[in-house]
Amino acid sequence: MVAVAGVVVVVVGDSFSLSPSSSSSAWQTRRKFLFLLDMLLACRLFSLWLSPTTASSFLSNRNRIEHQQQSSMSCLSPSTVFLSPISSISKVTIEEEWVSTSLKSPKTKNQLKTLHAHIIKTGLTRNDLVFGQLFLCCSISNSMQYARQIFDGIDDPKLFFYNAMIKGYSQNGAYDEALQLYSLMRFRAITCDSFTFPVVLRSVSSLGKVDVGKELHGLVMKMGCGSRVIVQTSLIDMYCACGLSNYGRYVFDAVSEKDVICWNTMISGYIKCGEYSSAQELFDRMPVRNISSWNTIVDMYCKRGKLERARSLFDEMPERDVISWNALISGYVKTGESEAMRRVFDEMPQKNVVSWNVMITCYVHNGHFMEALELFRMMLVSDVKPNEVTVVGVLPACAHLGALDLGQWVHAYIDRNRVKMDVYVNTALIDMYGKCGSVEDAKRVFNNAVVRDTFLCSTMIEVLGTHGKADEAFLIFDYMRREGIKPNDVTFVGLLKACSHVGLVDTGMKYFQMMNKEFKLMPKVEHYGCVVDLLGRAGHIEEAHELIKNMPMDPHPIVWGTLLSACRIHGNVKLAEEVAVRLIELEPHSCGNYVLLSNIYSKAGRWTEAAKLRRKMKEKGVMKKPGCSSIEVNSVVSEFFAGDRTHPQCKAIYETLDQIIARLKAEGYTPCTSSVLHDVDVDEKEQVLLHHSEKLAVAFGLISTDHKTPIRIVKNLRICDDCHLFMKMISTYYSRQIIVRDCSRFHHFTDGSCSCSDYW
DNA sequence: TTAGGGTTAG
Repeated sequence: MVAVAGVVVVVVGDSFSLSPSSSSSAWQTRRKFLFLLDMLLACRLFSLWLSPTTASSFLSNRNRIEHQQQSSMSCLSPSTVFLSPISSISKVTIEEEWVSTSLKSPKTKNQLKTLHAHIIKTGLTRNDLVFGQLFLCCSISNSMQYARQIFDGIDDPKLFFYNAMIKGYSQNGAYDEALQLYSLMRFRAITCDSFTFPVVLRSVSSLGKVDVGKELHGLVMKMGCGSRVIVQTSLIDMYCACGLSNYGRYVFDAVSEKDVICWNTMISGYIKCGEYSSAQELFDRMPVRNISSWNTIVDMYCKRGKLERARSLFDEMPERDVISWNALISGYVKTGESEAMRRVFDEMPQKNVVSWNVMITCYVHNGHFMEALELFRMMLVSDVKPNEVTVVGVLPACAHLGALDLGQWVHAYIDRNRVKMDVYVNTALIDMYGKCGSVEDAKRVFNNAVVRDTFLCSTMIEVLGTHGKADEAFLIFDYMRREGIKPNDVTFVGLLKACSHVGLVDTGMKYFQMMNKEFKLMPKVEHYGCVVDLLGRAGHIEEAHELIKNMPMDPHPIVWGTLLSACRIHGNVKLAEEVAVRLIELEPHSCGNYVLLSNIYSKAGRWTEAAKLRRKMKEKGVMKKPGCSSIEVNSVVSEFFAGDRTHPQCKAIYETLDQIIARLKAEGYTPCTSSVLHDVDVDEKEQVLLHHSEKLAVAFGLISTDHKTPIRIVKNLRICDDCHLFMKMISTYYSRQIIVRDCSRFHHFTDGSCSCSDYW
């Protein structure tokens, strides 16, 4: 209690006054009081949070400084040292140095509290610089809420604090908050200075609020800051970011002493506005260029896919840094020259986190997921630490491969290494968990996310819809409306898919109409595709057909394919033939259409037509896309094709599969050979069917995992009728949960039934 | 003043 009371004295003596004379409202007082209690607790805990390394470096630093001071004052006795006024100044200097050093690196919320408490305890609150550093430390720690709490506790904050807070908001991408605080500052009649304008203008640029920018321009002139090059440069940037390069140029031409940053900003501004020749012209006229000028212009050509020009400028550069190299790699990404890209990556003298990120993201975007993961593994053993952009690159690779173990490992890595959990990371995590079949984990990430935007919510809706949890998807949509999170076209694709998977025709139609009526979103071909699916699956095939005929845009082959699929489900051979003919005309080399029609013929027992179609496929050289199933066991992803015998445990897999088949046949399983396309006899058809890739994967899953672990399989095509039945039976007779992700949706098999209720 | 990131129809 004594220690606590001691702190109260310090605190009351500073700006956190609780005196009755304070003008704060009762609510504010209570809030400050609670805040103080928090602080007091943190003061008491001060000695507890230091990690052994931090503590020892603090102590050695302090000992070193104290030793130096004591040496310089060696003529004095120890007691004189601690009693003399000089010594008290020196003590503050020691604290100041230590606090300043500590505030330079990111901190957790508790560490921030403790540091803040220490600042209060040692009287450093009187030092504006330290307070400014504390705000900026909150900023780099992504804790602007905490900074605001401190800021709101200060009576009559000085301009310096406003500037630091606005800068912090801007650095954290909280541009709205930055502008709101700026408005509050103006409302309180605080006069701006030349430090205020650049940070406020940056927020204006990011939000594209040109009207606010123009007002600020007026104020700049009124305040007499209009001739300061930093402010003028910020104005140029603001105008160009808002698409007004001519205004930017007007300001630029009026700058009497242009520095290289001012030139670079105008060049970047032209590039932002798509005025590439003006950018090149200005670059040619530059009196002095720095490395950024070169990088900007090289990057411009890379982004436009003009690699030859970019490469010649790159070769011409007087010096290069890692940014120059990264720009070149990105250029090769853009043109799709992956070998050249890899060559540049391998030969660059020094790689940083961006170099790795560009490479990983490029592999993922081009569908080379295994290569992306391999590169990530290489990065982990290199001297470059992955960051939030890296994980956003890697997680989709895990998602596509259905590699849950690996995805979970990445999630744990994020937690362990305090990788910034921003809205991009959370979206990628939700998507990964969803695509890997772990909808509960996806929901957990959603619930814990601090920021929820349109992308994050749309991803959650998509995940729930794909897993057949339409009701929960609708709840997320309701949440978006309540919170004012604007849905976009992708949100509605997710909602329509959710309806389609469970056959909620009326609800789906309601969302389809709501798009335009309530949210002014014009339905795209994707939405029409979803509605065709919604109607077609539910058996309203004619309505679906009518919708295609009356669509305001040309129907994409996918839309016809959707109708064909509906014809297969409902055995509508007549319409299927008509649709397939049209489709085969549109996409003569796409195997899926032939396969679907052939399956429809086979199911209807029209073997002659099926054989004729197969001949046509042969003549046209159309190859059936091989079915491929992947399964992850102990973080290793194994891929299987039908009849595949390349797996190291091939013998055991086939033996297990034979045993499963025998057991299931004894329980009444009869292979459904009508879904086999090949022109072979029934026995052979059965052989083909029984060695489908997902059956091999499930056999491998059964022998490699314990009985409590769900077996997760990812299939590149739609699961066939026979495999669907097979999985249901395994889930009963082997008491195993099986989760299959096919190219359209998830199937959770438990106790003999599937989450799709055979509606797929 | 210069480089890298998330959701989508069969």
